[in-house]
Amino acid sequence: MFSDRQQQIIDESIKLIDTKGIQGFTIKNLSKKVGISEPGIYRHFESKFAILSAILDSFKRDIFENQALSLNNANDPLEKLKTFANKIFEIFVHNPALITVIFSEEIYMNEKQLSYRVKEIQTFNENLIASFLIELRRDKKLPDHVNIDTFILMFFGSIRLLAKKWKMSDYSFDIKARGNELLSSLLDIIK
Amino acid sequence: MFSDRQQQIIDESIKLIDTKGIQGFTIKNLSKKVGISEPGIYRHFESKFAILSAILDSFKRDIFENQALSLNNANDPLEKLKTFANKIFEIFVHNPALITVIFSEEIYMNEKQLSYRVKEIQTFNENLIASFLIELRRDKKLPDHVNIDTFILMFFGSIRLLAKKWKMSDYSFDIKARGNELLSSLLDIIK
Amino acid sequence: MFSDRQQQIIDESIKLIDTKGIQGFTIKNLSKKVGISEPGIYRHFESKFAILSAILDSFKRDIFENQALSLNNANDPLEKLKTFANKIFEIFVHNPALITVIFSEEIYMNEKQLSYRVKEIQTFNENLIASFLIELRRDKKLPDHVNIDTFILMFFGSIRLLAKKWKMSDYSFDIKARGNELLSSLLDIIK
Amino acid sequence: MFSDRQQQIIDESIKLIDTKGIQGFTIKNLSKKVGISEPGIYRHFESKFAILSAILDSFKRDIFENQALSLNNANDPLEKLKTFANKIFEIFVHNPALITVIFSEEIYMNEKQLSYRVKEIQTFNENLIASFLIELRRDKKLPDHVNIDTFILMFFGSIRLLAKKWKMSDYSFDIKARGNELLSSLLDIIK
DNA sequence: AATGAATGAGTGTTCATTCAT
DNA sequence: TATGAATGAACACTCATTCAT
Repeated sequence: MFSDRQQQIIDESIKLIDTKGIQGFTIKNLSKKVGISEPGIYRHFESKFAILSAILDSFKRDIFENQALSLNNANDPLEKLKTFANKIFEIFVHNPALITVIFSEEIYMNEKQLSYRVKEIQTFNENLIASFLIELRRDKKLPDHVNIDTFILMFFGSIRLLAKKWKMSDYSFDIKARGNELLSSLLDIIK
Repeated sequence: MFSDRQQQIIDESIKLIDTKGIQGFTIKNLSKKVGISEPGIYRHFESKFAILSAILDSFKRDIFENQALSLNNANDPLEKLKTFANKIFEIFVHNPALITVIFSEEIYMNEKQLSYRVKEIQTFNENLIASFLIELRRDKKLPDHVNIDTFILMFFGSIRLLAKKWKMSDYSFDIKARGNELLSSLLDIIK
Repeated sequence: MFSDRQQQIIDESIKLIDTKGIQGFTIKNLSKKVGISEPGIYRHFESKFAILSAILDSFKRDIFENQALSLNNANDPLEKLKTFANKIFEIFVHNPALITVIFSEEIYMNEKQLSYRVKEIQTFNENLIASFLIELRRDKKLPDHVNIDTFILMFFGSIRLLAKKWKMSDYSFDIKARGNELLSSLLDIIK
Repeated sequence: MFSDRQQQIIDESIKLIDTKGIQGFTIKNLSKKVGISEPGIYRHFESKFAILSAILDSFKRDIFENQALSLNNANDPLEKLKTFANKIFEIFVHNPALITVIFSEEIYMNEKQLSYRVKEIQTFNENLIASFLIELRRDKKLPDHVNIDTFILMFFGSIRLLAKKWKMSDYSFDIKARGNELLSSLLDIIK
């Protein structure tokens, strides 16, 4: 899919955005990190936009592949929910820089095509969680007072905030452990 | 505190950041909105940094003043929690552009002094909510299984996400109504 | 119409195009000639395109003003023809660099708006000459075998070529004298 | 003389200059048209300059060969003049892109060696026409009032302008027919 | 004969900021 | 209080060309 150099550019771009923000994501900075000249970048991506685009594509692919797996291997909706959250925490542990890049909608705000794609990924994830809850409701296992949309808000909202706090604390706590505490509190709500 | 011109500059800056992102927050754009020349801006603020700084100060003052009020007028911790959340929704309805500016930590990421201040505001708010919950626990009104930190994560996480979704939907729903639904679900957790 | 600086930029641009061609007409070269920094140019023109545009406007105005005069002061069409040609030679003597800029349609070929304007000026001039000849024909003073369009081709074609040769010879001959010889040969055709 | 690839590169270069101007004549654009990579171009020409040079050589050869023919097959100078003009119109019909490339002295202006060659071709052609007229004069067949240099100016000037107009009109008229009208008007002058 | 990868120099343009008025 | 003019540094990107394969 991507050549080694392209993957390197993607990786360095993510790190750059993570540490210096979009404003620090310049071709000059990027080329320095990659270790080639500025025009050299353009051999591998035709524009800055294309790099941003590739970052999203690559994240999207990760998410989709992951979910395909988790859906196959579990039957209990609650189990699937857990797997989903854990996968996300794992992605973050593995590539913490992604947190900034994925949760900062505003990075992409100047490019409609990109912000549309971010929204698409979000919607996909939300629909996935919704499908688990709908399954539960159908099986009469979801308390009546739980509103699905509200739960989704709490689910993704708290995961996002946890991830941001983890990053802002310089990764000073174990996000998987804290994530599991959070997850069990979230599950309490729907049990 | 701020002259009329200064307040105008702050307001237009917030709107600019909201609509065009940090990348669109340039002195040229700002001066166009304010209706004065570029050097004119520098009569009122000594740098772009100072404007960002003033935005945070002004928000901080709002928050502090608001909370001082809400703390005085209610005794029941749950009541205080509700008042707090409602105040926030009201601020957003009144000045939606603030959502971007306050929740996008990365706007300030390049300036340690500023990102420190954002953190300060967040910590203040979190401590406030924590104090309500501690009060409840002291009075044996908080279920044992509720972890205060986790609740705070869910509280602020879901409020943030709700606000972002409101903005991304072009303010197409009634955030106060949706906010109250969310609030009652949150209160369910601690009752 | 144009500030002193703007006029200076226009003049230096014409000279630059004349001596180095479009490829040498860069903001860097221009700023060097004008004696300010590159961004300084942009205080006075919002883009390179705008400079090219101003050159054409300024030439167009010259032409139109000139013709207004010549039309008023002469009655005989042949006289008007002479006046027209002489005005053109005078413009060239006064600002030889204009020759390249006006006769090199290809300078503007990348910008439809500009090439349209060049065409407009050409058509205006051709129509003017045509009107003189039509007047002659109406008065039965134009030989039957003279085709107006063909004459216009010979008129402007030879003037253009004379101007180019003058420039290519480094202005080594008296263009007004050679121009008058040419003019009388051209007049022979229609007498 | 030129390999197939070289001729292909020359042809595509001419087309490129014709449609996009010198500014569009880049190795990247050229390699795209030719269908090989950018470094591939350098297998066949050692530089961009060499390509421009080859274009002129190739045109020069055409002209010289053509004239050798026309000189041999006719004896009457007027006939030779007609043949010459017709050959030119034929070349244009056959390869209209040449018009831009041959008549835009400024393409070569940055390279003395090239602009010298353009001048050489022009001088050759002018001398040829001059020789026809001198022959006529010798035979007392040229009216006294006709100045040879002036006629040459009108001859090449109007042909050039006709060709440019043809191109600018998107080849919307029959240049051979219009050319013959022009030619007969030109011949009228010297008869 | 061809190319993928690379680059130094340069392109037009924007940035936050300064200075003289 | 305001601005027109200016700039050094940076921006994304393109240029003709080279080199290893």
